[in-house]
Amino acid sequence: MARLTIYGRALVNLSEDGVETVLSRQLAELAGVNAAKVRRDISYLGSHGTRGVGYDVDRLLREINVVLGGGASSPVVIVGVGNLGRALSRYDGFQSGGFPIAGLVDADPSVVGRRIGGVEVSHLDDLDRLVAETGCVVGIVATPARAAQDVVDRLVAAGVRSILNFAPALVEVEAGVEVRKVDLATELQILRYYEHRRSPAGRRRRAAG
Amino acid sequence: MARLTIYGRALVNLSEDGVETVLSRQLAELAGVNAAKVRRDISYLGSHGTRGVGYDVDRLLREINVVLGGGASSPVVIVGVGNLGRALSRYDGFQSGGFPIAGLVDADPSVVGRRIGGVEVSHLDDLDRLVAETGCVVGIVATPARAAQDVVDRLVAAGVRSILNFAPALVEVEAGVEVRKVDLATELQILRYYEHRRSPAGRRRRAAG
DNA sequence: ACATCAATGTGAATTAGTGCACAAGCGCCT
DNA sequence: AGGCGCTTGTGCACTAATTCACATTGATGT
Repeated sequence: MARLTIYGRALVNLSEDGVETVLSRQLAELAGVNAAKVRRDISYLGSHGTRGVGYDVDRLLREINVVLGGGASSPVVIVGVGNLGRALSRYDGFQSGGFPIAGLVDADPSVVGRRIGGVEVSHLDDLDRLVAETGCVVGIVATPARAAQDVVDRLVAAGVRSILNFAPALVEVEAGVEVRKVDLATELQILRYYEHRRSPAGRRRRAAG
Repeated sequence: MARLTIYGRALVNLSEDGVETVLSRQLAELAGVNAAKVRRDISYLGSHGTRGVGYDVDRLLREINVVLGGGASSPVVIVGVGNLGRALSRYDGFQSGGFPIAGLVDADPSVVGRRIGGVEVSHLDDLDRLVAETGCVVGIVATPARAAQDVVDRLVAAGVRSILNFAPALVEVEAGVEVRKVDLATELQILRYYEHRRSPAGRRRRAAG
């Protein structure tokens, strides 16, 4: 569940603030969800709070981290060093989140060899070797839509089983490979949809048509 | 619905390929969903396909664009010119998606005045003026978590009603303001969760514990 | 003109998700 | 020790989402 990561973040903050115990109600407030949902989510962990008292912040955080595969560092390889790829490779949230950028890859020979954010760009054909050498477990696809499926196939062939896809394209993978999609264009369009829905212009157009 | 944007993209591709008619089954395949769902989604548009034939690609595309507020250009302002903000401001997907970057804003005086991707960075205190002058309708929050709520409040005060939040923080807004969250850290952690679930190491640890 | 075919649009069934409400359990106070 | 107050864990009802399955309807060919 995506909500577990939200709880985790809230718990980290609480822990840093020296809070030792948290109620489902408080955690719900922090996560922006219903308290019953928090309790049910946590109950799936097999964890146990203390009735009448709440949850031990550090213990709960530890249990969530175990489920989420917490401590481990998971090196990532970014495929596609175009506009978005470069942007992502300069973003240090990967590093600080425990996802160090182990490699950059592109199909364009003119960018291969260049260094971005301290990492040299390899050629797409060297993906297998790069993944094997660096032990990458996560692939990030930041290519144009038309290249996405090919890149994903190559990543899977190289042994990567977790993929974050920024390309605005649907990709197919064999069972056992997990793909998550981050689609900025879609997010923006949805915002525009609400904008449009609110604006009188939209209604006027309908009335006039 | 987020799916409408997916259909829209698929339809654009079909239209460019010269396809004139599409079946719900084909569109479902392209969008990775169930055919009945496609038909129900489309039926909400009030649109009508032709029984026995399918949907007219261009007509359907036009109807979806109308609902999504298609043609319009929606200038955006990016708040926070740190690592992620710079990354986003260099990404040309905004421009090409009809979301030109009308302004960059930061609270740090040392970056104010600098130009990034051809746009000058303004100070956070000038947000009101900037929004008013450029007619921004979308705000993009790329600040650290702790600053997010304040920035969102300022955006709302300046009249922005659509916000895309990249900060790993939950923000509260009054009714009528739409906030969407893009959370890279969460996406990566979810990938790690599946990774962890697959890996024998996780099971071994549990068995040993 | 009419029968036939094919795919839509949608009622109904199913499934997943959410939230209420309360019994069960734990700590604290007397 | 025993009762009280508070919060968890969860049965149950309710809502939303998905999917099935088929009657409906437009196009097409004879």
